[in-house]
Amino acid sequence: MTSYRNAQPTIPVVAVPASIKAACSSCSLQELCLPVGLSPSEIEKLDRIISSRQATRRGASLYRTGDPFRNLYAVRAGAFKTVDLSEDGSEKITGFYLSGEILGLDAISTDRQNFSAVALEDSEVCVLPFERLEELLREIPALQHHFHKIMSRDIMRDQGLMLVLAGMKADARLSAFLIGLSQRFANLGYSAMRFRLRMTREEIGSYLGLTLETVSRLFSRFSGEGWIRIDRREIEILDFTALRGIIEVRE
Amino acid sequence: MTSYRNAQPTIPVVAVPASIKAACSSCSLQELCLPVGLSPSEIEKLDRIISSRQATRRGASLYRTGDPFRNLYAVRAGAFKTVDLSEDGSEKITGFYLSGEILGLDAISTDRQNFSAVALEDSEVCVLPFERLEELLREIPALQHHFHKIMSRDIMRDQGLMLVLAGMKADARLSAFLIGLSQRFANLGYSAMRFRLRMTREEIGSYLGLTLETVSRLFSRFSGEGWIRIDRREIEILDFTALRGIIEVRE
DNA sequence: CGCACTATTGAGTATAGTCAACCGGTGTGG
DNA sequence: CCACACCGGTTGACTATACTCAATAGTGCG
Repeated sequence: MTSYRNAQPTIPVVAVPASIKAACSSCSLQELCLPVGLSPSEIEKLDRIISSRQATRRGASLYRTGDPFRNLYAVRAGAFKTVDLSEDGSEKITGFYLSGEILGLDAISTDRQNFSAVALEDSEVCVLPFERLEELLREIPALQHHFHKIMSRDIMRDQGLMLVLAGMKADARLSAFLIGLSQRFANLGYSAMRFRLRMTREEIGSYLGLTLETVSRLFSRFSGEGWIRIDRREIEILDFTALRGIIEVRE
Repeated sequence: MTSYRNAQPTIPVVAVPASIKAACSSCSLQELCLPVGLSPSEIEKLDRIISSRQATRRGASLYRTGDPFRNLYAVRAGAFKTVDLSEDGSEKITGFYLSGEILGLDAISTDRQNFSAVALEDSEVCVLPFERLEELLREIPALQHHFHKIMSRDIMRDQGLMLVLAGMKADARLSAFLIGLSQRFANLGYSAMRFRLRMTREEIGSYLGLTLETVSRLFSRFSGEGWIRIDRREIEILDFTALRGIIEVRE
């Protein structure tokens, strides 16, 4: 029986038996995740520091605001949202994370988790003990540089969202969101034109600074224009160019 | 005569003579910048890789969108804005940078500058060749960890702004902006209650997703409520608690 | 089967944007 | 040295966009 890392009574986190150890060398996300550009022997070293995999059920927290920071998490399967919970109970979503993306980078600066990570569906992550990762970065320049690129990409992405939030109207925000998701799914090898939203209208609204009603109305409008087809969370993009079009007219 | 690093005909960048080489060991920002927590001999090593200092006049660009990425820049004196210029000429501001803060972190991921950095006043930066910095990070664990903290802090800060932009009304946005600036000036050893805005109303508006008129009206309102006193760009915070108060009521 | 959750749609409203006039300071050229 | 233009800022009137409140319906789970 494996130990339940970080498990707290209220968090139904399911540990994966140690025998099914994480292994970058046999992972299909190799080319999207940390190991990008490493030699087999280097990937071997990376494998050795990844302590375990960890499953998180839909709706459960991988970590919570205030938890001490020790690990980064690479999403292996599923999807997460990170949420900022204020005292009064209202929650704001700061990000969505899909396979191959790294969770917890913001916590390095504070030594504690600043947000809570909640699984949007049954998910699994690889646990990366950060201290040991830093050691490895010192040994493997290619890994070091790639890690810096990953952090940098996070900064870029956040600044991109800032531009969207600060400069675009509701329809352009939603359009940018759909295009971004589409690209990320395409990167993962899924269809860019047809995918399943992992989140509710309310969660999209929270992320984009809109109300759920506005998101719903916009989906209806996009649908009416013939730009998308949408049925609950299944979405098909019919006119990519039109979607691109509305984000161009930023003022 | 020193060479003009990165200088392009249209960019009036002024190089500082090599004799006045950058030196962390004698810099007053030591405790805020890269050298935090390093031993004298380690700071010595850092000094050696900093190729030069570089002055940038008010309104001039330190770098521009599309420039190849080679260096990070630590602001030594003055202030910068980073701007995203769209084809039609409109510009959106993605960040403000004060002394001790690092410019260019977003470019690591793309190998090119994603934004342009423009000096808000006559300014000076230390030039940090990134390749050599990465080498040094491999040698000095304390520097490595601190660098990761700096990148992480950038991510945190961006996500904080996302929360502001996505979740707050105009008055709360401006209040959060003032409080943030106040803290940053306090960190630098300046007064937290009284400082000079380095940017125009339009630039603040661009950053916060508001129009310059709204920013102006809000300054007038805050002033009328007795929360601040403001004269052109000189601002004095009279009631910090009241300012904090309006950002609490986030829905 | 019923309840809770998610989503859609409508009606009225508030917040911030747009357009415009005006003011004061600064710098430039006749 | 003064006139003028320009820039940054303030304020007003009107308007549009997205929010709030509310009613209704479809889905899925216990």
